[in-house]
Amino acid sequence: MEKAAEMRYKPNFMAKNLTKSRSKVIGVVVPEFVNSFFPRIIIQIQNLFDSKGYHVLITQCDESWEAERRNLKLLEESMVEGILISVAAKGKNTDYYRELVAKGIPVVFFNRTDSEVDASSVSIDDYKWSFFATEHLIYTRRKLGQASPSVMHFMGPQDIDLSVTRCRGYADAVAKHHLSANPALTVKTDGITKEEGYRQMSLLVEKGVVPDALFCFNDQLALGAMKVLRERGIAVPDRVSVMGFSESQSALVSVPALSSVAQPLEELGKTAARLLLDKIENPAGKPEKVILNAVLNVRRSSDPNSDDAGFR
Amino acid sequence: MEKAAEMRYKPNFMAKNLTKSRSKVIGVVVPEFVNSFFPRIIIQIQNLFDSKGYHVLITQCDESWEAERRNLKLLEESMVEGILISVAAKGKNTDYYRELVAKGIPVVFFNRTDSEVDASSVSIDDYKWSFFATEHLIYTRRKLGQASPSVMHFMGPQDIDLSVTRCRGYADAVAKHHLSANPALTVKTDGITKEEGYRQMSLLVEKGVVPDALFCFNDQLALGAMKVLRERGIAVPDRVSVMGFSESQSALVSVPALSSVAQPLEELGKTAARLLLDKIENPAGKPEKVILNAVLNVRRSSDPNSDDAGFR
DNA sequence: TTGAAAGCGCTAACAC
DNA sequence: GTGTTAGCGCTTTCAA
Repeated sequence: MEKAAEMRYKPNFMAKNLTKSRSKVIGVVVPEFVNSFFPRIIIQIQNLFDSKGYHVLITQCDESWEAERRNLKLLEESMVEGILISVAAKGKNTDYYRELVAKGIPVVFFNRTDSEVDASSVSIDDYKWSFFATEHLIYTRRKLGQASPSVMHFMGPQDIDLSVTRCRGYADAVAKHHLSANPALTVKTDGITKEEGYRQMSLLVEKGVVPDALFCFNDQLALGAMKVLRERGIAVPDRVSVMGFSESQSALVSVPALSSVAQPLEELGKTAARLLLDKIENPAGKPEKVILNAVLNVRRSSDPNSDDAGFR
Repeated sequence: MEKAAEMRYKPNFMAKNLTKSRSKVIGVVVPEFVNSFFPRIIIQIQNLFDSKGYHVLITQCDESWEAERRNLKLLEESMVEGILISVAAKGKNTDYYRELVAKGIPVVFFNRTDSEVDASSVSIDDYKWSFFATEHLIYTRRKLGQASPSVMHFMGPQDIDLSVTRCRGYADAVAKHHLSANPALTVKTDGITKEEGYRQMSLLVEKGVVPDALFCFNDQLALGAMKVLRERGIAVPDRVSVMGFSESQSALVSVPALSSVAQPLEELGKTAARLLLDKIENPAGKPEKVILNAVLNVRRSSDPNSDDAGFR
């Protein structure tokens, strides 16, 4: 032992892994990591796995399902012991996920899940929170004296599962309150960036269509829309209430501060990591579907009576 | 070969790596990845290394040099073939970087470099751009009729090398224009978040100190400061010109849009990756220090005559 | 061209 | 407890 220390002996991970036929690596697949959303989750994942002696390989696919497939293949060939995935486009890789599960590779979905695959998952109830968010907009406009406010929705790309789910929440809330369910009130965006939000809202304003309230698939779309409104002198929230989703850093910086649904990112990450570890340690265990709580943060963009705190 | 395909033969990476004593993994060490800055660089790094059959292991240390050291150790023990690093705190791990270099592990610094280590690096000329940014503030205030504007600086934590460099750029620009070099004009912040910017500016306002211009180590500090000014009814840019650094997403969303120095993130990532690959393929090669160009994006936060485009 | 054997550095199983 | 040995799945070398 002394001699070993003296000679600066260091164990060889590859040899170690070879004999045990374990890689001690897990893979994470996310659709993007330019917004802070996924990084914040990933940090939690890393914390847990680092402490258990695992490495975390992170891949991102820029919302492309082909790139996602390549990433999965890469991870599989690297013999990761488990995969955490937030899917890029609904259904496109369902066959592959199933194949991985069938091969016995532990797979856990987080945030953007694929319900057609028999694997553990963790997310919030996007339907419910979209419903609540939409209702909040309706209540607010009514409090401002509008009995039948027009509420529009910027839906994300249709091949993102969540877009459809959140859109349902929106549509059902509108229906519940007997408001116009005109399909033209739902705008199917071509991306979920602030630039796309800007583009879509510009088109609307040019057509002379300005709703009383706008619920967006995410904050970026909402911020883009708000920019157009500001430039055109259309007051937010007095004339239009705006609401985002997945509270971003920018939501707190924008003026007015943007109302949004905040996911419990830390818990999301920790839970995802725990579920995967469970599956790795007990491959025969039943899949577990965890639904976490979220918070509807009302700020000035949706409600004139709300204070504009943002952050402190 | 037919039989192999038939039996779905897949090579075993660990065995392969064992014999060749190569891991085909490179490691990236960044101080944080919640802001989009590092993720955008990392995407480029991954693009190159993926195409060369390497995996990229990403670690972040939340600005802690102890955590950074742990990450480096982890990577070393994982036998990565090279390390790309943006350092957390000046000097704290210089000994370790040197040790790695001495051991023959290819190391390349990007963005936050350590000049005391004999390794390749890529960054912008932070001194120069801080100087330019400060001069821009001075020119702008003079155009507004102030012959001797007071220009403050929110410096980042002193143990971040860049803080010192950018502060020098600021100080020298102030000196060049014969303005007050009162040390009280430089505020040493305790972090680089918008919350810290908010805190520091609040303290100043409460002391009755409001400069004519403010140059911040990064956008987050600037955005925090701007929030205080807005809340206190102090007009930006009419009363105070504000300038950030490392153009963030929020810079484009804020009102007024925030002036900032934008680094060429894509080129930064590509160059860092290339330098590391060079070193891996040719370990005897001389270290190369690359300085890339940046852009000073003037927006309304600093200049009332600038349009408030932000993004489109 | 094809085949056999050694060895990468470790772990686990079996002896002593 | 301490020591020896086989073997993880591959690459490389040397022989046939």
